[in-house]
Amino acid sequence: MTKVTITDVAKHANVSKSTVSQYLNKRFDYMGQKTKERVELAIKELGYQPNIVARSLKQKSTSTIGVIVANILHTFSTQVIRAIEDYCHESDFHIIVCNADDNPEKEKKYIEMLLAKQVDGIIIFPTGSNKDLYQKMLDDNYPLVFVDRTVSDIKIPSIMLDNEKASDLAVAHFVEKGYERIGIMTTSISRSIASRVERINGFKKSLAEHHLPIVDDYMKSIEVEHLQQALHDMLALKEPPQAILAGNDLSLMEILKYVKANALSIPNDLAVIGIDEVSFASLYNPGLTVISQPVFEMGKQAAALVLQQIQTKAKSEQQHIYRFEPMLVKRESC
Amino acid sequence: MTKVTITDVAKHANVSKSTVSQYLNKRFDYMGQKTKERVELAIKELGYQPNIVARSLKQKSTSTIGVIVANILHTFSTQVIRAIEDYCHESDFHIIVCNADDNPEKEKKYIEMLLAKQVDGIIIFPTGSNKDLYQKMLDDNYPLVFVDRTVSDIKIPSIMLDNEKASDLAVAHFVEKGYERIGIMTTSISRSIASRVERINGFKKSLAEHHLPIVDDYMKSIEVEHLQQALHDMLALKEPPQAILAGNDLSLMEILKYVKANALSIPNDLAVIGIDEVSFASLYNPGLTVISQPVFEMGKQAAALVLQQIQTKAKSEQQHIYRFEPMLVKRESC
DNA sequence: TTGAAAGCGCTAACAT
DNA sequence: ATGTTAGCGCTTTCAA
Repeated sequence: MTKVTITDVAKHANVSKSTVSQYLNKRFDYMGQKTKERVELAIKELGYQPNIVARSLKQKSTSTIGVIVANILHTFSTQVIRAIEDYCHESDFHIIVCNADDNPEKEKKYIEMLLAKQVDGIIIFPTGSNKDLYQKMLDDNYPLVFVDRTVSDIKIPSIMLDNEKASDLAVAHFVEKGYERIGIMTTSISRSIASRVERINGFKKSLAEHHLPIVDDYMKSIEVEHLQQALHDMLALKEPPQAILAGNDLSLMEILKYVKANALSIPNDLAVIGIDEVSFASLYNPGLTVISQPVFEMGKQAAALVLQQIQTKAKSEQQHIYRFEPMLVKRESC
Repeated sequence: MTKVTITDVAKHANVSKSTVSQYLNKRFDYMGQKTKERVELAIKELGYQPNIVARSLKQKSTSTIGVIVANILHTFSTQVIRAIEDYCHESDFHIIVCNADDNPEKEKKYIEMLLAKQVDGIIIFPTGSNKDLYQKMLDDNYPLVFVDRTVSDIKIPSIMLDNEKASDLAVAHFVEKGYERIGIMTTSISRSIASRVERINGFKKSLAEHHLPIVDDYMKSIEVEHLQQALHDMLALKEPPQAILAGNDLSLMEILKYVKANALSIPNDLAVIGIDEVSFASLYNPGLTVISQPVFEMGKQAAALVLQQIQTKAKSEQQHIYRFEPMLVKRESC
């Protein structure tokens, strides 16, 4: 790859570097028609491609933003990434994707790497454990947006689902269908920090509003590996729950696994609602009732917020949590 | 964000820029203990972070590779990306992910953008329609690897599934289970170019080897939108197929959709095998027999190949297609 | 053992 | 309308 530089083009076209630079940046105001053509030709002939790294160094901006997700394997993450990508693409921004694996160390390392790479802004699904760093970036007025989770005491714009509403939609639907003993099951690690708490709180609140008792034995937040056992215990109670809300896609899948292994029938033996739309929800037998998130909207909004911060160099101080409406998608599982 | 530069550190520590640079690059061979400590302290005190853009410009390498996928929403893509990420992370490489949407124009634009950004190498799920560009990069000895597809006449290392074998595994299993009228259904656009052809060829070959007739009416390669209709037509034949191989995850889902809408029973009314492991294969009722790809291995190998090219500046001229073994995962759908 | 100076490829005053 | 020049932040000879 013989790199041809702006100097080569300048020589070839018999003009100065600055003229070529003007051309590249479309500042044609004072450029002679002939010069313009000569430069154009030279670029063609030499197959010249500007070196963005050099430009970035000079301009102190890379037209790149970093995205640190909890885990790219989650459908939610990939859909958000896709939305961010699409939005950025329109403004000729690129994204660098990083997996923090819900690991604060990794998250820290990635943030530092991205800053060193001079990305113009960052979107994070935060672990919540690097408050100092978050705060420092905020103080530095660095373009930053959180997704899916928010971090208490840190006024960084956050894209969130209205998690309480999500739980409420589910509970209300269970109640409408006549269920009274309702449980909730969620994974402790997977994307949740604030979300998980909100979902559980919303769950309790909604139960209370429907004059239903809050039974601790019906509420489990536990690592995926122990979910089968927990489920077993729950359903072995004297008065087992008749319906379960799966706090995220992972728990939903674990529940389905259990149901299958024990040849239970949905919704007769157990009614189920999941939070997060999953690819197979409508294909499954029975169809899975689900609370879906407007993922693309959320990703788009996140991207819009960073780009806006980048372009205006101004934080939106007032509203710092953007809530999105969950939606109940009714199918046969409840 | 008050950027502190190497010059600031140098001043603060009362040494020259070069000394600081030495420190940063861990060339301690000739550095006095005291100097070292002074520099270390200055870096701490100022919270200095090296500017990688400047370093890249000087060193002509960005420690970044570009990944252009057909569509990040496909599970296959995300898993491969994840594997690439993991592998690169170990060598402190970053990845820039781009969606070509199977669109040659977009692919071209992205390749050029990535080159302009001076990424050290590129991994592509190629559309196959930018042969000139591919060839140019190859001629330039630019580190490049293809995944999932290969492009005829272009000797670029390609990571591929042994697609013929995949079809053969499926057919053999159908036969073993006593099915004789076997069909195949695949989407025309989605990630396929060579793969799809290979899968269909393998299908035919395997049929022949099992002394089964090759019935054109049992083989459809069609856009997703028309898949329902095609399936309807196929099953309305006088002698409809008893078993169908889904050429990829999308077609599998379409088949399941059809099955559900028409209240068919798997495998009694129709036996099914899918290519590509899907998240719900084991949860589904009945469990879905599937031919899985070693996705993580494939992603890892892709990453290893580019990094190797980057590090050695040498193409591996001999073998340019790396075949990976598909695996039959037996469940109840066949 | 450390420093001075040149230069990576580009942009942007400022001259002309 | 176009060229000269300085400099972005870093690395790297080469000198001291």
